[in-house]
Amino acid sequence: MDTLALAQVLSPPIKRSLGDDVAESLRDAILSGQLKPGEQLREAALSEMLGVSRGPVREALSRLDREGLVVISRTGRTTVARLSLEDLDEVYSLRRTLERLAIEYACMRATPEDIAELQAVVNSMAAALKRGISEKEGAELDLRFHDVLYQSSRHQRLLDFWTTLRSQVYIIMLSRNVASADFKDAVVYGHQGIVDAIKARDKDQALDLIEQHMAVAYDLVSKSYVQAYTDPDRTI
Amino acid sequence: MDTLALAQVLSPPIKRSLGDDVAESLRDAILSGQLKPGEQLREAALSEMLGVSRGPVREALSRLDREGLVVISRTGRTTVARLSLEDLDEVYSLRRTLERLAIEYACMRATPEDIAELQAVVNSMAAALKRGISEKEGAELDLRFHDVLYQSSRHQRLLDFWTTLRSQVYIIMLSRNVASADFKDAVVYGHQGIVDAIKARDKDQALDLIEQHMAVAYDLVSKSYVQAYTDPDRTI
DNA sequence: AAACAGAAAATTGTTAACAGTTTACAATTG
DNA sequence: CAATTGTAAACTGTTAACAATTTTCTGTTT
Repeated sequence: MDTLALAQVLSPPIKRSLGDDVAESLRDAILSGQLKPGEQLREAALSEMLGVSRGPVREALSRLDREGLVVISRTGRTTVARLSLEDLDEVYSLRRTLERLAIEYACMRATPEDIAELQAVVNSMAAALKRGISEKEGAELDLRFHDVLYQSSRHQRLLDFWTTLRSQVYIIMLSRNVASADFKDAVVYGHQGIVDAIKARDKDQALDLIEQHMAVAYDLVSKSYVQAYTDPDRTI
Repeated sequence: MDTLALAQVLSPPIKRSLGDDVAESLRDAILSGQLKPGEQLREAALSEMLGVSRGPVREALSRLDREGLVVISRTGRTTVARLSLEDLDEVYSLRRTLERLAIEYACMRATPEDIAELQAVVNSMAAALKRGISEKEGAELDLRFHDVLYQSSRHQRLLDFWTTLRSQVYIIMLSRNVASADFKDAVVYGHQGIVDAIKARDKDQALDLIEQHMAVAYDLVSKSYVQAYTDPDRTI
């Protein structure tokens, strides 16, 4: 194997900074509820706890701020974000808008491999549903489908925007208290339709379906959104 | 004057960190062409030049990276961003999508004060055009209109997204070489129509108009986009 | 010459200390 | 006892030095 062919197979190992690690740790802690909405995050305490200096912690907090998982006040105090109903509306309206664009581009650009991967995600969710599945697993498989959709759009900036919105969508998914089996079935059904439309390169159809999909999701979420992220005493 | 009344008049001074200042300086330097596409930005050199330590410089570079004005490579090297035609497509497709959402929300939420401000921006651009106006002034007035539009939408996350896209739109506007008087007139005409539609709370009409406005802008830009930001030797 | 290896220089990543600001608390006053 | 002021503690902002990595240079080999 010559060096050119090697280069195509061996991509350079992705360099991770301590800031990346810290951001991941904190993100997990927030999404799993170990860090509760409203809780204050102190740089010194975090850096000690994680065994790094304040620099990387600062960088991580700044990133989480961008992702909407924490709020940095004007005086520099950082707290875990609390999502109000108004925030929920913002997140979902933006999401709807981004998904439409993703669909448009995916219809034009998705490769057969992309479509196969989309189908694989739908299949694994269908299989998971049959054997029974936790709230968390459901949310993650749902998000996974949309991740692949954005990937398929081959639109770097769109993917970046989705990445900044993604965690908040995840929080909202987890905090809805009525993700019924019916709803999960509807998700699989919805996803399958979208895959079919993309495969057929039928943009209008795909747009209709994603619009429906988003409407259903928002409807459910806004009705059932427990104020877990607004009530400071609630422990989820 | 009691303290309550005072509080309404005296807002706390916005705290600016050195990172804010550095980001602003660098942004200006990039947008004005003093820092050219592809040029490498070294933390030590910048910190010395600006009289601050590397910390704030780092923070600023990270912010500009988010805004798409610089690119931070996997090995940490930072260069001034170069916008390809593909990037131009990404920026404008995303912009079109965000503007549609802004219009939707502005139609619902714009206050009479918002509408008056939109009208004021249109008027000042019309006036400026009559007396003659530079490329730069034209772009800035154009952007100003859209800034106010996003403000009027009362949608914080949407405004944040626009903020991260804004600088790239500005670069693209400046690098088109045929911003004819005709086009500038078309901009004023387009903006006026949008203001009227928002005033009438006519969402469908406003959406049609913004769609046209974006199509015209993209069409012009993509045709005339000089490769200033892709050709390293070009000095704009 | 082109390719390579190793050393030196340049550059970013990280840390720890210092400076400035904000918050919490206790003492004081009306 | 509520409101206010002064003070100490806590915390973030910034800096400068050190560590690790990447790039550049130079000499060597084929």
